[in-house]
Amino acid sequence: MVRKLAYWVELDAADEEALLNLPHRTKNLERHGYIVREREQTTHSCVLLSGFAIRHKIVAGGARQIVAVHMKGDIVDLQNSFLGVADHSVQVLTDSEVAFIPREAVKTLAFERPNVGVAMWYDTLVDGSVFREWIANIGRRDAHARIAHLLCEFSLRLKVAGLGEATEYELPMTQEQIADCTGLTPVHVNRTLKALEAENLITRRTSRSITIGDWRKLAEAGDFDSNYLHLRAQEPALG
Amino acid sequence: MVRKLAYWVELDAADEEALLNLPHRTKNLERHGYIVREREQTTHSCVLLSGFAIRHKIVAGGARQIVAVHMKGDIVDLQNSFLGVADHSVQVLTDSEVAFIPREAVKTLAFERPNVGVAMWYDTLVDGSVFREWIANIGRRDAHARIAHLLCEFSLRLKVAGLGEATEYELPMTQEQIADCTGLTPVHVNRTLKALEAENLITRRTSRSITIGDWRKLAEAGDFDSNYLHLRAQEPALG
DNA sequence: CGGGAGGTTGACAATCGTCAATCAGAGTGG
DNA sequence: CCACTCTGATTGACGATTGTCAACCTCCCG
Repeated sequence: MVRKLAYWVELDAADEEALLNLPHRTKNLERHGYIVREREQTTHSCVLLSGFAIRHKIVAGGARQIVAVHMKGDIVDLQNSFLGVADHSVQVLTDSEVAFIPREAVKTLAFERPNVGVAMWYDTLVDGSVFREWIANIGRRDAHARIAHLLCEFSLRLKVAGLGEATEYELPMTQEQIADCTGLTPVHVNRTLKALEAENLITRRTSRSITIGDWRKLAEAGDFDSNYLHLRAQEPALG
Repeated sequence: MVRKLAYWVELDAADEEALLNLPHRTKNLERHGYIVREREQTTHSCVLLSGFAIRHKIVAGGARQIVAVHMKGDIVDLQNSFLGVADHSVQVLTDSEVAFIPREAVKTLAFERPNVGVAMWYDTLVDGSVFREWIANIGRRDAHARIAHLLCEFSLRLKVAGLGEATEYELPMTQEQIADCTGLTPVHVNRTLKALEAENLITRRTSRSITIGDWRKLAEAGDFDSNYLHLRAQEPALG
């Protein structure tokens, strides 16, 4: 669980032990439950043990923009917690299990065990890299490429999290949520998904299960290059 | 210079001393010079001593998306350098002075002096917060609000950097660059700036000097709330 | 004075949004 | 087992924000 950090940096047994011994409180949240709301004071970081979560902001007029999607093992709230006041909300998409860890304990551990500290820092930087790619995705790609890109990202991340295959997975979101990720409207997302299907880039058995027919073609359609995810393994060169 | 970090966290004399003693090499870059190019290996972090810089990504088709703008005192390349391979390019907008610091030296210092480490971490998180706001800005606001928002952000950040007043400053960018920040086209940026001027929200003596007539109204038009910048001082409640 | 970068403007096109209706599937209670 | 309901998916007609193309203008600088 907390060991996703080990993905980034070599951790020794003592490091892992220390991570597992962090004081924490586990909580089960129901679908649509909030982990933090924008403008709240924050005192805890948290780790998603199961389920999915999103970070979002509400703009004038009530529109919502999702700025990140998180899955099992992700450290969800380093961001907000160290800054004191949340600049965005975090909400779970599905019933989820979340571990809350006091901010001070995280900070102490980070500096007592440089390996852990580096891993957390690294994790934060990768988060930042994903944010940047999203800015580019939303700012400079059309709907077709935006959604193809998002589907590619999920494909790889779900696989790394052990939640699916690169070419087939359960999409954790509704079309409205995809719209909020991509800066589009649900209606347009629907049409675009249909278009991707018509081009045989993807297939949907149910509305949520995505099968990628030709990974490379979808990546090309989405101008997707996995570099920004800073994964150790390369993107699947498979058809 | 490097002391901008002191903005975030109390640093004692020894901390400051250590920062100033970091091994570094100063370099003068000409307008449009690159600090790093996407996909390059990175080994140094750097601090902008003077001038302006942007981070950007190029998407298929050659369009550019600017993901961040940096000014005097900003730590520009923690992001890329720790991840090994740059996921975006960094380019200076104007003739600039840049200090390069070996990545290892930064890492060592961060863990030897927790105050410094926390300050750097904090700085990284604030960067992330700005990224998130940009995602929301580009994804869910129309051109009018997007540009108003950007102008408000510059207003506060330039002021904090000691480069202008909240209500009057020199815009460091061309309209094309503003377009690349906001996911718009230069033509549309031009029209939108004219519109903002027509509403008396801003005045432009020259094409680059922005004067904000009524800060509050511009902030309202841009749905701007300075919370995401995590500044210690509040936004100017001035007219 | 010539060249170039950047700013301005107009006419037109297109991607994407809005509104609104309908449909499909899952869970619930009778 | 069958309404009933609710959420989410789908579709069509229409409108509008934003993009494209292209021309022209205005500085600034050597």
